[in-house]
Amino acid sequence: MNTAPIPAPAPPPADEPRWLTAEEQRVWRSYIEASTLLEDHLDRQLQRDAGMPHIYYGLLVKLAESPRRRLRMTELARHAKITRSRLSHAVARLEKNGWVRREDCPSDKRGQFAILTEEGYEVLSRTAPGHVNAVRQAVFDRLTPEQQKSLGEIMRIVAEGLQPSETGADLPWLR
Amino acid sequence: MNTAPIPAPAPPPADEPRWLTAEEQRVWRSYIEASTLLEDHLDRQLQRDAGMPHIYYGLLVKLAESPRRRLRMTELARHAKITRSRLSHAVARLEKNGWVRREDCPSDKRGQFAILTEEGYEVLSRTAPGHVNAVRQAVFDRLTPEQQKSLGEIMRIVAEGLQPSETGADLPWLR
DNA sequence: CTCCGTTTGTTTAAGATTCAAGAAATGGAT
DNA sequence: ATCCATTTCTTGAATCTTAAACAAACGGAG
Repeated sequence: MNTAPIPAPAPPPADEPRWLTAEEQRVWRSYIEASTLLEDHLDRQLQRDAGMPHIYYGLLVKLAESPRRRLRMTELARHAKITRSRLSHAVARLEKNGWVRREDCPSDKRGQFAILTEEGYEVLSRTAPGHVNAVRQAVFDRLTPEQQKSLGEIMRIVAEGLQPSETGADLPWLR
Repeated sequence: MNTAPIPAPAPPPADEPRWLTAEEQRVWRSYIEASTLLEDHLDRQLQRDAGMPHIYYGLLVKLAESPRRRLRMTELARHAKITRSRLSHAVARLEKNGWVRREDCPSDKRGQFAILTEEGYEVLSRTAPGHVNAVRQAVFDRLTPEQQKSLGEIMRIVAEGLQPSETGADLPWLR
């Protein structure tokens, strides 16, 4: 491919940074503004109604969805897309609240399970409707079905590209 | 409207929370994952290459784009979608780095200008190409033109809905 | 002019996140 | 069996963010 004798339509980028076009800049600004506002909005909503930031709430949700309401620390971190360090601190806090407890992993002495407590489950049940409502109001109620679908595809692609988990391809073995 | 004798297709929601459908959940999860990973990725990139987190970088950009490279604190906060408190702390730090300085507003003794210094401008020039590159690589290079356009529209809508600046409509005056 | 609700910006303390470092266990390879 | 690179998870310090409280200046109503 690309062997046809078509003259390059633009000079080779050389060292010039490829700046964003005006339109790309607008898109990017919109993304930054929306994600900043949204994160902020949901953090505030959950801090007020559930006494925890959005990401902590997400951790409880992951646990609630898991078999036996438990997950190894590393797994939970992977699901939630955060570092283990951050998770350690977060779970320490959630433990202090009585919403999560830890348990040793029998098969691997290094391992720890984070387990959603009954209390944690109740906080979740009590606050989930309000949170869903906030998400709906901020996002889904404002978008057409096509836009929702599009958003899903786009974000899936972006997330995919940033996963540390290169699934086999282009592993830099031997360089 | 809605006076036609069509039987309601679904029972009135009563108090039942309107949960997200399975598809909506997938979209929402993708959004959360992508935005978490992206924010993290850019924070790391800029911390490494420019010695500041993404949002601080954004503040310098806003200043650079402004007439006389300055902005009142409140204006800057509004542009960047952050609280004045957060901005106060951020500018204090940027000032310590020599990238921003403050100046009193002559016409309003309460006011302060945040001003991009020459040094700040240089940091920006030096690090902008790498940052643009990171954004491109993570987002624009992976999306079709249609998806880029769609992303812009969607985020514009979401941001719009979260702006504190309700432009006139439905102000709850007298209640 | 004075009063008083609002706006502007900062400060403090508490909480959250990052980064680097490190302890403990694992699982091969020798 | 022993070595050792890797994985798992935690810790402490520095940094960043939030929430609430505050002082100072503003500006319109009376």
